[in-house]
Amino acid sequence: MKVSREQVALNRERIVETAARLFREKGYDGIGVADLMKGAGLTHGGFYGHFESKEDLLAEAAAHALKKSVARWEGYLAEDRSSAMDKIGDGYLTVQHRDHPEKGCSVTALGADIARLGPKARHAVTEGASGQMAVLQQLMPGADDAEKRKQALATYAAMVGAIVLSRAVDNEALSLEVLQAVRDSLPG
Amino acid sequence: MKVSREQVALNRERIVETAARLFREKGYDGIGVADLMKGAGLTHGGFYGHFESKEDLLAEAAAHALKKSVARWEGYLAEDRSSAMDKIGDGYLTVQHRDHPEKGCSVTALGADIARLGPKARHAVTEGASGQMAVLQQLMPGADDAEKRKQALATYAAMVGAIVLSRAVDNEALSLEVLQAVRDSLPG
DNA sequence: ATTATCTATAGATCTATAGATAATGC
DNA sequence: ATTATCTATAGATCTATAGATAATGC
Repeated sequence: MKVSREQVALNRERIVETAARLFREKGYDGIGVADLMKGAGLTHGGFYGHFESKEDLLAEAAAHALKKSVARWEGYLAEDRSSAMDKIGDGYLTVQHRDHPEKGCSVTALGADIARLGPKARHAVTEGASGQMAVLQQLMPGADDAEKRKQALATYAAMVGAIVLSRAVDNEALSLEVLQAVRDSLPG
Repeated sequence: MKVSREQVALNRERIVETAARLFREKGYDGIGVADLMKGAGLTHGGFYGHFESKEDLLAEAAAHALKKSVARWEGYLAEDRSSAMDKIGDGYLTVQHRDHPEKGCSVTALGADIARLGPKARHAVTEGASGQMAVLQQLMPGADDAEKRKQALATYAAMVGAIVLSRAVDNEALSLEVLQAVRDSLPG
């Protein structure tokens, strides 16, 4: 049942992508290694050939998902600076993002879990958040770089908090109001 | 081994308070019923005489913790309006809060878990967040109530996001910077 | 007699490992 | 011959329940 070197790499990639989806959907403790492997079309015994541990996989999955997200924001910025902030808001502060954590920001879906895990997972978040904030910084109205950076950090925190809150409350009107309030507080 | 009616009520309260602490520290799936009961000085078989399920206890624990927090903020407001915003910032946007989730805001520690749970737990968050935001609203500089409310929601989101982010990142300087940026963005 | 808590356990998970299998790649 | 994946399982959890125990409160 051995597969080619190339297929091994594809399998690994599929495990990481499946994990990125399922961890965000169900939380770190909400999905087991066996089900992650089943989701990738493999049996769970094979897992430990690819990764040292479940936590190791979370770190890779979070890094993978955050890199994609940072690249998307950087694309908006490179493409058209004047509309980038709007596009970021369209992608982040919406019902679509709120209702699909499995495709959304890893900080909002896994932040509290990652805060309890080891350095590898926390480093992935640090890199991802830094990347997002670096893009935001270039879109802030502040007079100098220090001011822009401060605005970018506060803005990113508000965006993260808005999604966490909008998902946790049991009141659709309040949930939408939170998303809209932060949306309207963005510069531009 | 039966205990008095009064002792039963005390035991129940101790279970709720222990749960509020341990759930915030370890996450909903990070602590089991047996250890929660052990933390309260009881055996785990007795749990189901007090609560329908583990999820039921989380809902009570979150409601309990959030009510205490709302009451504290309301106390600041009643005591001295002009210093209330500072006191809220001192209690929320600090290293002390970041490093002690077990005593901190339930939205930041359990928001993502609660988003996946039933209506009872989510209702507790809705009540708690609404209470916090009602206090904030009275401290916002907006011209009218609608504007103040919008500012209060955006401010609360930023505070929640700042704590989630500051806990998840693996970089002390960045973590402090996030807390400070949101702190400095508060009105007053 | 009632009932809060206890011990014990059912049944279903969980992570991780050991050893078998079978296809790749020298 | 090497090695990626497989089956099978160890050992430790988990939530929830059943029935025993013993103190309260009629």
